Amino acid sequence: MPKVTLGLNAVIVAVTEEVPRILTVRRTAPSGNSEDALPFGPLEPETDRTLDLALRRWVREQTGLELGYVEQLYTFGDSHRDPAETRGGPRAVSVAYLALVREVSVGREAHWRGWYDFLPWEDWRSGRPEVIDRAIAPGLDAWVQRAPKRHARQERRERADITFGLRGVAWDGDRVLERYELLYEAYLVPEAWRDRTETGGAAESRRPAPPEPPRDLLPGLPMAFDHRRILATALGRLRGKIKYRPVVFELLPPTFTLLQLQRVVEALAGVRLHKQNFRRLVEHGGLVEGTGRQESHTGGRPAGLFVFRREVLRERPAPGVGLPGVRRA
Amino acid sequence: MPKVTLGLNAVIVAVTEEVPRILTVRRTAPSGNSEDALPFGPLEPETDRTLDLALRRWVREQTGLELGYVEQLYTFGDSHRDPAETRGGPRAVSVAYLALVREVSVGREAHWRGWYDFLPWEDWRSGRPEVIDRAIAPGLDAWVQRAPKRHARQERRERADITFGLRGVAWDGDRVLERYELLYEAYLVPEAWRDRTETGGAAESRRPAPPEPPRDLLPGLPMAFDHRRILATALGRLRGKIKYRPVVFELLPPTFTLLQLQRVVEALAGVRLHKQNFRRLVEHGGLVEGTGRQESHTGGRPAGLFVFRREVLRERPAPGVGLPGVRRA
DNA sequence: GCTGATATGCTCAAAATGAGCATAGGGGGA
DNA sequence: TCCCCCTATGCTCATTTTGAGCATATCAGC
Repeated sequence: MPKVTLGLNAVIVAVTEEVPRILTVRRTAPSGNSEDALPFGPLEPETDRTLDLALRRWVREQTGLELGYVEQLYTFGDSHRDPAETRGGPRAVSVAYLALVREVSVGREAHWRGWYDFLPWEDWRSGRPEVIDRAIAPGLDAWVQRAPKRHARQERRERADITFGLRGVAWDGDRVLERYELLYEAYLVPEAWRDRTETGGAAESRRPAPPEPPRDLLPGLPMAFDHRRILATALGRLRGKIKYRPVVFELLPPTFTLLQLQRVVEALAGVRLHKQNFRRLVEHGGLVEGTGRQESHTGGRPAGLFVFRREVLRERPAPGVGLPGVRRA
Repeated sequence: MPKVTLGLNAVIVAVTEEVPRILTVRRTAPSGNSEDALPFGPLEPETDRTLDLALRRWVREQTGLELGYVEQLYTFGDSHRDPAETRGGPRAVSVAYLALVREVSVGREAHWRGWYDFLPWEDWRSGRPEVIDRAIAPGLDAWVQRAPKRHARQERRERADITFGLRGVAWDGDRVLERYELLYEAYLVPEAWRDRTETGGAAESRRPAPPEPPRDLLPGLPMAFDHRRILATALGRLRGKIKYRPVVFELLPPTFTLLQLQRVVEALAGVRLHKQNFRRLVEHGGLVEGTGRQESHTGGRPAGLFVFRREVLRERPAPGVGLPGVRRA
């Protein structure tokens, strides 16, 4: 049987002060520099009955966090994901999980970091992110031009426009992974060079890489291994899911105001929402229920306190907080 | 590092004569009986650069099929999934994939089987499946009653109603996996007893199992290992995905009539759709484009032939064939 | 030229959505 | 104390999107 090692990665998410954050650990790269990585742990085949349980176990052991909502994301097994492999090590395969937590209790070795520090082009809450026009659009233009044939250039143009909403195409918040992968292919993230030099295994290793631009023209902070790709997978999945399953509530205290709820949804979706319509959606949609109590430290008129209304699952097949832009036509 | 073997399973789907089918192989169970299983193959860590490529390689080798659309589904690693494990073998982890194909070219060892032969409660095209009232609802009633406490019974009742659309709750086509898992927990599929006796590892192994009912009171054909669970995962994913991504076209010839398209969507969704509205959806939604040509062997007035319109990806963020019942409120 | 099919166009009411206007009711500072 | 700023909350209105059907078109076969 194949020689393979299996590990688990966790994207542990919390939203505080309207900032979506993920738990990271520091790691020393082969280059000697220190870089951010996702928490990682093994499956103990003897004792862990399921992959989920393995994840919960080592997250507890490493950080003291007791995970609640957990969801499997994706299994990554590309041979160039780990530099150690080309040096004769076994094939590393990792199963990535998404976990949503409320509290921000800090572990010793772990740090909370802003999710959008790594994927800054994804946050449109204060308008179109400047990094798109400053670095990404020009970088993609260059990538389009690098294609040898006219037809290939046209295909690249099309793909760039669709994934990043350029030249009149609407921005699609859910295409997070597609965007990261395009940046990787276009050599607009440092990971693309790193994988190439360390392992010779980058996606288009047979073609010459373009010259490496200065770091400030590359959007976002890099991470170890393929962890930024995992981050993108997680964000895309979560953005899709809040629309048809009431998962946001996993990130909120048991009781909350409607604006708190809205801010968390906005933080994940990366866009601002119309306040009155959002309220109509969650109230008329039966997603929440007033408690009668009030929260008075809002900076304005006191807000009613609400709780998640479980019965909604009985009434509606796909209860979520549907965002604008999902409309057809 | 943990001792683990990694394999890949494929759910290879085609739709012919309005029947969604999957590719299966025969396998001899430990009991000596023959049972259906999903095609399986290893990852060759030395040569397969990615998991996708490994899948494509062994599917080609085993069946001659050249896969087009492929999507990773889920990674299964429960310790009781493989009887060999409790006999001291290594931990088996498998990554399941979904593949959509057009042709029905048969391999030597492989057979096409109706997807709904294994999950008959999922096909509502000719009304509510009789197996629900005959076997499932009574079986779930018994499961509800088996709970020791009143509160637990109420929770089970609620869960049964929501997942199977009982007692006035609407049927949600997407909850395929939840339904299979409930049947498994409630001992309404033979796999539940098999896993228990073979490995002692069934979900609720500490509790006594109910007496095993006759086979015709257990819905659908069983499969080897946890393959029916994989099938349920695949169907649920596919049903969700056709709503917001134009994946149906992977199952159709390049040119097709609108009724053909509708029948394929219905086959996957397991429900009938309103014809005129479906046409309005795909035409006005820009998903398809007329070719000017006609198909005259329809049994009635000749139908226009259409092709998938790629440009829709440029125009709309989430182009799919949205089904009824996804509406809020 | 019927009849039985399916194809295709069009209407209409109900529901959902996107945008705003207007009023309510806190807290803090002049 | 009164005013202002701020958020909460209620409600309107035009537009779009659904869900359901009616009506007509056009083929094959008798």
